[in-house]
Amino acid sequence: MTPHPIHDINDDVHQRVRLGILASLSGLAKADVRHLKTTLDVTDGNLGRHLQALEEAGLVAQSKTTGNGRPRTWVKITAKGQRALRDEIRALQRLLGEVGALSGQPETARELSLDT
Amino acid sequence: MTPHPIHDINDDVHQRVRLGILASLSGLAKADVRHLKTTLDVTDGNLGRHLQALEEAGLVAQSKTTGNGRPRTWVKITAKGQRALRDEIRALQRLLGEVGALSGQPETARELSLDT
DNA sequence: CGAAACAACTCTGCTTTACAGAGTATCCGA
DNA sequence: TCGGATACTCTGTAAAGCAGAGTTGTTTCG
Repeated sequence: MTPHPIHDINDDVHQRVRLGILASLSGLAKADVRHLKTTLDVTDGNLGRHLQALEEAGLVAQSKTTGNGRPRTWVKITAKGQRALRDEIRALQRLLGEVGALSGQPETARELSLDT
Repeated sequence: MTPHPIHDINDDVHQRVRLGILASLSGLAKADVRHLKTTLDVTDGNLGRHLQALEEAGLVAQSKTTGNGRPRTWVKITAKGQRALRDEIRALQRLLGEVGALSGQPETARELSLDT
């Protein structure tokens, strides 16, 4: 029996804020932490914690610039992060593929038990 | 500014096992608890806890049959549950819509900061 | 050079959650 | 009536989210 798609879901990725971060980063070379904070509307410490977790998982990388202008922290998604995000999307697509509700109502209302 | 799609994500729904339950139920009239347990491969108590949470949120409803055959608990998704699942899918689609990685690589590698 | 402003990290405490495992009640068939 | 199965409940543990305060370092302005 094929394992259910929910087991392909990566807990490091599958979380509101984390998904938001990765999705935001996925099309960019890099983004300013301030930018993430305002677009995702999360608190300072909270964002920092998530970025730390993502970095520990190797999904994003941070770099700092200082000099002219303000001190700034840049975040970029890593190749591993891109892969993880893509896998997450695939898993969700497979998981939600069984949802007929996308287009309409349940075509034939079946019932399912173990010993049918 | 438009609020980011991550805020449309419902924490009652957006969770590995919960998502699996709702997706499994969405096309069915009702399903046996045993069936959910084996397909999702979760422990007894864990599944019970999730079903309880979903029921408290009004997203699923349970009913019991007894009589001939084994005692059996049936779970069905409610209209509210269908709606919540559909909203979740929509939110994910919007969230992941910005991911160019679906088809290919980032077209133009931009960088984004607050004051550009 | 010193003070204020700002960015970003860290730390702390609170609350919620997941999860496994043990125990328990109910109901069936033999 | 006993054994087995189903499913619920309870408990303890570990992890996670989150907000807010405090800290450090940097830039800009007087």
